[in-house]
Amino acid sequence: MQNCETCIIRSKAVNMLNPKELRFLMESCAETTYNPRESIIKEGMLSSHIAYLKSGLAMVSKKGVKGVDQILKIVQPGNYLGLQTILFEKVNQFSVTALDKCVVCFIDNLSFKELISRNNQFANELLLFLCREELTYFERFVNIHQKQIAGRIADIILFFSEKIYSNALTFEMPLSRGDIAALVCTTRESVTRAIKDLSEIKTIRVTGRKFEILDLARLKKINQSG
Amino acid sequence: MQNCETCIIRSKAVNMLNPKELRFLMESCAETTYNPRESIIKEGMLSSHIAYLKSGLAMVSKKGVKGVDQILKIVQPGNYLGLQTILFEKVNQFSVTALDKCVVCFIDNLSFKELISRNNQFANELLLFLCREELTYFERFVNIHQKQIAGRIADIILFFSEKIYSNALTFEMPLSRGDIAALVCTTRESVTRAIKDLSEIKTIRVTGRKFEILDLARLKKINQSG
DNA sequence: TTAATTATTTGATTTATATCAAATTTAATA
DNA sequence: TATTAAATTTGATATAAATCAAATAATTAA
Repeated sequence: MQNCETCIIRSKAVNMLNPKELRFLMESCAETTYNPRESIIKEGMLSSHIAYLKSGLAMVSKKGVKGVDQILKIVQPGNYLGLQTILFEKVNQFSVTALDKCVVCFIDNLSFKELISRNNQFANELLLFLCREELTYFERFVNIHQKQIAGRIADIILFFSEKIYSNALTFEMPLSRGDIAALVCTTRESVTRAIKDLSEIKTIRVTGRKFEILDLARLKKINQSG
Repeated sequence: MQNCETCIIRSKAVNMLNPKELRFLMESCAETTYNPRESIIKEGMLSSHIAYLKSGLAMVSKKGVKGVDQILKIVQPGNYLGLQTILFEKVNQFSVTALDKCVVCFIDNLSFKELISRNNQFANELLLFLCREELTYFERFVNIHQKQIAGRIADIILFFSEKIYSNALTFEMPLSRGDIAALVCTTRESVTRAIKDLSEIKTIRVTGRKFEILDLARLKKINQSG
């Protein structure tokens, strides 16, 4: 059983619960810790719980027709990992893997649905969450095809710098080259080459997984122009 | 004012409303008819209404970095066209265009939100709707990159045959070649060539916008294998 | 520390698809 | 119906990126 009352990274939705509902949530909530690269949710497996990322970084991926995994998104603390389990489908439609040490809360499906029908502010926040996610997918879908690889790599470097590491110009990339490829829909080799190209024009400096942005303006321009 | 009480294509969500709430919906609901190719929602414009497709076929599109429009999805009657307006963002993040003669119901944002907070069955159905949509995007995102153009064209031919025209093997394609290209992320010319290739191996027969599936099994195989 | 995996880089080559340009067909309009 | 415009097809060419293969580099295990 988890102490949701004192949880500092509660979702906006959970913040809408009254003390009684919060206690109900606590009783149906279990916390698990994962090591980097550990599987949190496995595509194809049966599932009956909603997962919520309390700390750490995780990635959501899915197998395509070729059998190759594509990364759909990087998830930060304070977000649900596959709210879709509230649908009746019992089989996970995607995988979630820890990138960091992750702490994940699992709430069983039925209790979660109970909360949705009890508290409409809760439901409303979930709705907003899903709508925002949908817009993000739109954005991503539209741009990934209109940019070539350098632009897409610039995009994810900026994403990690801005969104994940709060505007840090130097950071440790939690993804392997292969992961980056799976995220921007290309191959490992092309990722290497794109990073090399960006390095040669002194826009970034990369040593292994240490990324450094040297020319932010130019990187942004490359991201925009593709 | 619209008569939602007798509407035969009510959403699952609206079916959850009680008579009083339904009357409330009716009072805040307006119906508009659109001709083929008319714009229903225009990206970048201010909006304050939720749109619901009562009849006809529509497409949701969005501009990417290159300024080119990409089609995100084809919407059938009985679905919302951009529920995302319930978010505070007032500017439309995408466009919706009629493909057929379309009848669209507009419900103002505030009234819609009022219903969400009044009736949690209503909210719950919307949640399910959004979750299902998200899974569809996952599917689409993952596959569009792992298939080459013939496979993607096979995919949309099957989509129209199965989903839009209830398994008809002959149908009138509502999209131009350019639209198809925008839907499967390629160019008009490549669409032409892929259609030609599929025709040459006698999998389909195409005359203008009239599509005919000659070898369903093979078309499915091409869709699967990419 | 050394050996053995595993991940990454680099180079050469191929290929699917984009791009460009022109021809043809179809639809719209006077 | 003739004229104009728009959409589609076709062919030639260019190119970004995939693929293949081998060489390094970085981890992990012995």
